[in-house]
Amino acid sequence: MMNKKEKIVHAAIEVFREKGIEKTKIADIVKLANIAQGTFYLYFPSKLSVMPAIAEVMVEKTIAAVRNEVQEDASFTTKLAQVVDAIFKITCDYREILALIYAGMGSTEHIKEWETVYEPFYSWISQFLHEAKVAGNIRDSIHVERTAKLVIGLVESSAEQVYLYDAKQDDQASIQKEEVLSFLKHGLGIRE
Amino acid sequence: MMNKKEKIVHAAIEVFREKGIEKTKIADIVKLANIAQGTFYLYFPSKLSVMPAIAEVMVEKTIAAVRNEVQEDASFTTKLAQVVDAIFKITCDYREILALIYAGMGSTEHIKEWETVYEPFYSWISQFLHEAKVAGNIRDSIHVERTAKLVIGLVESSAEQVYLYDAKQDDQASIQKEEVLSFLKHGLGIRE
Amino acid sequence: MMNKKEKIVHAAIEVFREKGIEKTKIADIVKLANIAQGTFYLYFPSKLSVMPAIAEVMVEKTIAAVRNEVQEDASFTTKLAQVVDAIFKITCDYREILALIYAGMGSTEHIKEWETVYEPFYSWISQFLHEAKVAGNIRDSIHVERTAKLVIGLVESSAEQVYLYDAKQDDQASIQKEEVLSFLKHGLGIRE
Amino acid sequence: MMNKKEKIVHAAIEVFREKGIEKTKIADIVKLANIAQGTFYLYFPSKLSVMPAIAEVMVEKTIAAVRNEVQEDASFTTKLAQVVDAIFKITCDYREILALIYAGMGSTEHIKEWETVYEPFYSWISQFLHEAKVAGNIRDSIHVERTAKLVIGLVESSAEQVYLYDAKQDDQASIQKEEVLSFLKHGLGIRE
DNA sequence: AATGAATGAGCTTTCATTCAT
DNA sequence: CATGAATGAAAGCTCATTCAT
Repeated sequence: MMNKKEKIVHAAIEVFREKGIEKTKIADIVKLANIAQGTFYLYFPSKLSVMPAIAEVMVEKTIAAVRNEVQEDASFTTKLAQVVDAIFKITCDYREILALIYAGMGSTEHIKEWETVYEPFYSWISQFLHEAKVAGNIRDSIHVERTAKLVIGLVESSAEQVYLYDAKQDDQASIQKEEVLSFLKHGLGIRE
Repeated sequence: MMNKKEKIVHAAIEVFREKGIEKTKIADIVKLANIAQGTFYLYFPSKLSVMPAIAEVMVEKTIAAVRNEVQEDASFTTKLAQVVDAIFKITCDYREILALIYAGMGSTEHIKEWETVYEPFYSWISQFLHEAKVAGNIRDSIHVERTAKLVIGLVESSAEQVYLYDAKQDDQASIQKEEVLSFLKHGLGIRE
Repeated sequence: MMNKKEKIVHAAIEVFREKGIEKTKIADIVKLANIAQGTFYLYFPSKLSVMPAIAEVMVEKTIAAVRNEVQEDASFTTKLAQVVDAIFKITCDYREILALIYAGMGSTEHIKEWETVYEPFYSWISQFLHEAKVAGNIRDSIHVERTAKLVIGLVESSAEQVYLYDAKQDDQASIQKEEVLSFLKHGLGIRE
Repeated sequence: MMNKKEKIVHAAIEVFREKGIEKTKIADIVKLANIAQGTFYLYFPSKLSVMPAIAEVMVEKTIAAVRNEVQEDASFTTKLAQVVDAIFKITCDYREILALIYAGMGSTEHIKEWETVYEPFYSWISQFLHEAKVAGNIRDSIHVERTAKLVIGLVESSAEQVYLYDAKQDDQASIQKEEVLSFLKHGLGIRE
């Protein structure tokens, strides 16, 4: 059994996905969460204030997806491809919500919070690069923390371009993945 | 003297910057534009439909900035650095509006239009890479159109991270620029 | 034809009388005024902000009632009785609304305004006393302005006691009127 | 240590003074009283039903103030002045609450209760007048019960005008007291 | 083409009241 | 007796949109 706050967050994710943020009413969220209208306001002061909580869940989902996709015993190149796959998959599934989160939220009172929320994902990729660097799989000049952000930015923006803008998604996705992967390999200076 | 349509677009930019998209009312825009409430609807059917016009202005500004920064007779490496500089500069100056444009994308049905609007910038970078490829300055395996989007995505997301999220902007910016430039050079396989 | 603002004020008076302020909804007022809900907010920011406008109307009604009741050529004693009659009558007809106005309004941001609004009635009674003083009908030690307020306070509070609190109104009213009139005569030091 | 009911009444007085009746929520009262939301309903059925209890407290204070001020062995004229002083003092100290009580009357169905609550004060003044009448200090035509109400209404309305409405309170108060006292003496037909 | 007062559907928000603990 | 999280009906208020001028 979920507590009310979790119920609200998960319901909000669902409704935002289906109707978009603009068209989502508080009434839609509470209906799906199966709670009373007033209960929403016990936990959140407004529709948009649910966003940081959603972002937290999304980051958890993303890390879980990456962890789930990456095989521990694979080569770095393969792992890299798996990371890209995972990010593309998450972006495809949750494109609308991610778009909002990446975009920095029109109403930017929460921006500082986002970085905090994102931190675990940055850390994971940093660690991933760090191990590769130690193992000599990528060039020595890499600064792992900064590059982690670059890699995430690169792959996510690429995935967004495919899933948000391009009409002909299906075949485009794999071509785009190849391109970003190739770019990544060169960018990271893979020597395997 | 501006015509009414331009007045609306510029007023919308101002108000969106100050209040965010969600909290901006048509009334705010027309008030700042100094026109009547009804006049708005002679030019735009809705609040969000102003966004493409705003994006157009921003893309023009971006291309102008890049063109202005890049020296025709410089080496490719230098030019690349200049492109990065230009994009960072534009992002710094118009961070809120750019965030708005990205945010506006998520919540509208105008997504298709964005690509059209962005096309000139993609083209410029494509052409820039094409020339470099022909001149043998970057690796042959580069697909210029797709890579153009990757490059823009990479640099823009990097700039956003600095200017939208990071607190300690000033020194961070140049360090981040170095890192992204280095990553770019490797990614593009520069041989100069 | 009334303008919208006047329509609102008169509708508000009616609804307040029938349902009381607490139970009156903006919806009730606009319904009776035959205007749209939103139109209300073009003229007043809240339900209670209509009050000063209502008070103005009430003061006008009161002065009109007094003017209408008092016969120019009557003796001062008779006129005084007519003034008392008029105030009792108005209080009886509009007891609920007057109660609010006299009480000083629970939400006391408007108190200063009330005095301004009441001024014309104070003036009328002052002038009435002034003429009586000049004519030698009342004692010389009377300070007309201050006594005007006393007279109004005395008669109104007396009328309120009858119509707001006492159950057995009908016969009480005339007895109370006699008593207040007698008290007034002595208080003013009538010599006729 | 107060019992819960007393806690509620005193908290209600405080909150009503600060926010006004209209804007006061049960939640505000229970918060200040430091009791649970539900506990309120064990003692009072509604927000306004606390008013009689508040009025009771005020009447007690008023009678106490009058008793404390009036010297048993003074002349009637002096005593009358002392009564006026006491009422002015109480009105000055508790002007908001008194305003609230009067305002609360208009908007409730508790009006009947008010009279009951006020009864002790009316009685005290009646008795005061009765003794004066027997002693031959005031005119014989006085009906003590009815006149008691007139006197209270006159003095209270006069005090309210000074303390609720008039800006320049300090000096006004004593002038107004003189005027009301003079009016009272004549009205009561003092012969001393 | 331009206006801006008027509209009213529909949203957000409140808050008195309940009831399982 | 006491609690306070949960309720949901009901009200407030907004604001995109219209249309007579």
